[in-house]
Amino acid sequence: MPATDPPSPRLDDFLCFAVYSAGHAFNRLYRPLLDRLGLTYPQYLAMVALWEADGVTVGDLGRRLGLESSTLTPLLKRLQAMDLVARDRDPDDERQVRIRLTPKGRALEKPACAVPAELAAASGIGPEEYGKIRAGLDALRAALDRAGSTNA
Amino acid sequence: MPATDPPSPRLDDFLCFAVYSAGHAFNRLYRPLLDRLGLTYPQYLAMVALWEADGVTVGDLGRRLGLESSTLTPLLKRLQAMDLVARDRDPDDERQVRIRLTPKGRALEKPACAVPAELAAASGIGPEEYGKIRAGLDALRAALDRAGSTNA
DNA sequence: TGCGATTATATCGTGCACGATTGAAATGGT
DNA sequence: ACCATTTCAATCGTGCACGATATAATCGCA
Repeated sequence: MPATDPPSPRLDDFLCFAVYSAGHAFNRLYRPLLDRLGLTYPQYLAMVALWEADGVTVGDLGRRLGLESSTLTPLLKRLQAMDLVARDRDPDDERQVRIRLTPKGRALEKPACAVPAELAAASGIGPEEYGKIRAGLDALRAALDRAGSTNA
Repeated sequence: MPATDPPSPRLDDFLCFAVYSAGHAFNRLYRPLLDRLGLTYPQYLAMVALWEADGVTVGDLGRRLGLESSTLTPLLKRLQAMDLVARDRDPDDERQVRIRLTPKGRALEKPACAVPAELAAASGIGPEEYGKIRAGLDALRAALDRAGSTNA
């Protein structure tokens, strides 16, 4: 094989495939735990972000979660339909929609708190290993985002 | 706050959120590179799996990629419509459908080979760091899968 | 040989995820 | 004061991703 031809990539060598698979595994594991709260996985992540910072705009929440408004708006409408959040135009700038937790949405925080610990216990990953993987992924994600904006 | 109440989880502490975000970042970065091949990201991963092992069954490919047949069948039909694969029932066991690469599908491997290296170069992640993150994710995914089958 | 159990794939319905596009609001320059 | 540009969220169309279910094929036992 000519030296200029790279060897065919193996799926197992792909960092992106490892991320892809781990993402699906998390989803599958979270699902039954979140079913009890009546939330899907992306809805749960959105709620966690809102428990941290109530009253943010759709744009702020999008940046926080790394999601486009085309994904967020339908998701937030479903949360609104479940009476977990309220969506209102900001009177100061009507282009912006602010997302506020309802009493029901706030009340969900307490039972939701147990979910990550429950999952961590089930997975058997120690906190040290957990922190190392997360730090590596955060660095990876930052590098990928930089690469994306350089090429843009 | 009572000692029995865990503190509210912060999104940044979530390993699952780091995986979720990194997955989206990979998708965004791959997309323009894969557009040139006419493939989506999941289609690309399926093709990589098939370049490694042609003629596998849908079930084998599903296990390989960690995907259900409800996801794979429509994806493979799209690849078939693009004349990249052929789908045929196995004559020895007609429950099984075998996926074979077409000449056009095989020919796509060479230009596709450059994609991961191109992306690695753009991301600035070194091979040592890359390998460490991937090994950690593989261990994580295995742990999550074990947790899933224990609870099932 | 027949039938119940199991296996493999496919379909259906629903929830994301994003690029392209649209509509409305705000901003800044002339 | 007006208008072009920019900003923000929403809509549209398409491609996944999965649980539930259906259909067809195979297997093993009586």
